[in-house]
Amino acid sequence: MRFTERKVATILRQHNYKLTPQRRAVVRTIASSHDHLTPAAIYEKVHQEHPTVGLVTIYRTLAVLVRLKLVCQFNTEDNCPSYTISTPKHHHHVICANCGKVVDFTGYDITKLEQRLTLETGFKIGSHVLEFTGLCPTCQKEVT
Amino acid sequence: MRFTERKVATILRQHNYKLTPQRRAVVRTIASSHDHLTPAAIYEKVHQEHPTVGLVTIYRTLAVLVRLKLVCQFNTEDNCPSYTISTPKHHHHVICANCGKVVDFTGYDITKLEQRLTLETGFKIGSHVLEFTGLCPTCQKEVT
DNA sequence: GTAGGTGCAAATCGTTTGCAGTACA
DNA sequence: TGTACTGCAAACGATTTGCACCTAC
Repeated sequence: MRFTERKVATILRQHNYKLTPQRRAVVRTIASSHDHLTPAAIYEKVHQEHPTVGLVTIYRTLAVLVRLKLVCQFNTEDNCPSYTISTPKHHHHVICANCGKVVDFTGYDITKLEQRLTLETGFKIGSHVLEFTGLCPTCQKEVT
Repeated sequence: MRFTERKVATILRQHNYKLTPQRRAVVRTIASSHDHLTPAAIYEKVHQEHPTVGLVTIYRTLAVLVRLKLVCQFNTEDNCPSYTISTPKHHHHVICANCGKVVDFTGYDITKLEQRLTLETGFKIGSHVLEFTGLCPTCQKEVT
């Protein structure tokens, strides 16, 4: 279950953030997409229905949403940040190096590894990144 | 076991890359450091003994070394690229969010997960990123 | 000798910031 | 009404590129 547009709106209000049309549009775009979107991609989509919205607003809105943990930021291998709506469950990513397609997966628990590392390194671990990169089925065919 | 400066030189030659003093210096800097270095950090170190070397050369040399898989590029959470000399064994990272300290760890095998994902998603998986972020022992004390 | 490598400066990319006007609560 | 939000333009930092010169082989 993902956050819905409505739920995000509620949480924004609870934190005393104003609910502007621009923010609605950004949230709707992210929430309705199953892809991981770059700021530029979000801008493009939002801009289609809201031609006055600037790229700056996208960045600022994303910053707010990340702060409230409503969207999840992650970096692909080529240093390119992307965003998705948060899911309550931890999820990880498989990314296609050719077309950029991203598939989420869940059901893999690295808590035990985290505990081991806490003991071994003394680090207090807060978060992790687990991403696989490869070729999606479609791109594999293209290459051959 | 890591690549030595000498070994890197040999491999460069094998691939018809010229062995210039600048490249030597970059390789020596990375090979002799146990930290993960940003391009800027490498530049600073190289620049100390080779004041004529430009930052551009660092970037171009790093690109060559990454292409030959002699150094390993990875991105920290804040989208900041770093480089280390490659080790034959797969290794992963624990990164301190406060001071940037990086600790490597090995001995964790995600091959089985990779196989599961290959079956489930149809992706042909080539590489992965597994990074933990937290606070190192020193920074934990500072905070309290 | 020559192809490839280098350094400089300028261009480029993604992102952030200052500021004046605007709009949600 | 007032404070937070927006859009513009300009600033910014990291990285790349064009070009003339240089050097390892």
